[in-house]
Amino acid sequence: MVATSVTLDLNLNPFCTTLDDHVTPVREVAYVDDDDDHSFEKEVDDHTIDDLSRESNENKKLKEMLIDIWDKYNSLTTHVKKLIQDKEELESSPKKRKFDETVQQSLWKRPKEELPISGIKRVYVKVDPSDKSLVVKDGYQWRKYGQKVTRNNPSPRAYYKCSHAPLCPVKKKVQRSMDDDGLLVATYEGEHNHRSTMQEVTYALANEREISTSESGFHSPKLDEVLVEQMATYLCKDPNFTSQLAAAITSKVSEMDFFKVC
DNA sequence: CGCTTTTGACCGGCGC
DNA sequence: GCGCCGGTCAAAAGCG
Repeated sequence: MVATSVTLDLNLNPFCTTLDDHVTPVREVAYVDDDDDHSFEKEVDDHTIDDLSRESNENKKLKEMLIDIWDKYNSLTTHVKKLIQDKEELESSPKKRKFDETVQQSLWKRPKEELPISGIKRVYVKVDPSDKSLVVKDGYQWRKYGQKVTRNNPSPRAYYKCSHAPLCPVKKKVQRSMDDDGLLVATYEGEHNHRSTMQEVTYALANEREISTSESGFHSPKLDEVLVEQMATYLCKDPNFTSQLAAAITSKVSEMDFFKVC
């Protein structure tokens, strides 16, 4: 049976925008060994070359699969958003539309001219229906300041302020969807005037890495460890990530068992 | 001890 | 003026 190797690139660069960047294998690390200057001149036998080219092919296939999955994910997301939007438009009678406009205008008790509608964003998040917490993970830190049961929805609505308040004016409301228990609706008002927690970590470490690299000519493997630890800590707090990781591992194990049988 | 969450009270807008 | 409703406040409780 052929040993498979999987490269888990966690997208550590928040500024990378293309999928190609996203799935590019982690860059190589150069080590200097003063005691043995000839360590790079070791003979490489044919088996090693075969192994390397096989793994390279597998990596290429995995990369193609990732690109395919990413495309499908994007098109599905767009489709779901469109369906939800269509449904909302259909359901809102003229009376309800008027009510919604009133709510939008009275949001945060500010005059309309100070509250551009474009500053209000609505985000739908799929969660476990049995999970009754009104928490939407978006990379920012929030402080809950209220909870209310509203007239049109038996599920309570939670009110959050950005933990950087009053420096950051962003607020959000989170409420379970009336139609779907497994759907949380988060309404954001305003724009953050600071980075998210995730961006802070990656930006700080990227700076640290840059300084270290420019000083020594090489970057320290220790920095990679720190970075990976930070990322792991962050991602492990995300139940979606952990469940999807578990599913991916299960799938991979089943796949390997299948090859064993073959 | 400091920060966050909970929860009842309070406020202001709106319709009748 | 009154009641309803969404949004906010603030004291108490919880937690690390």
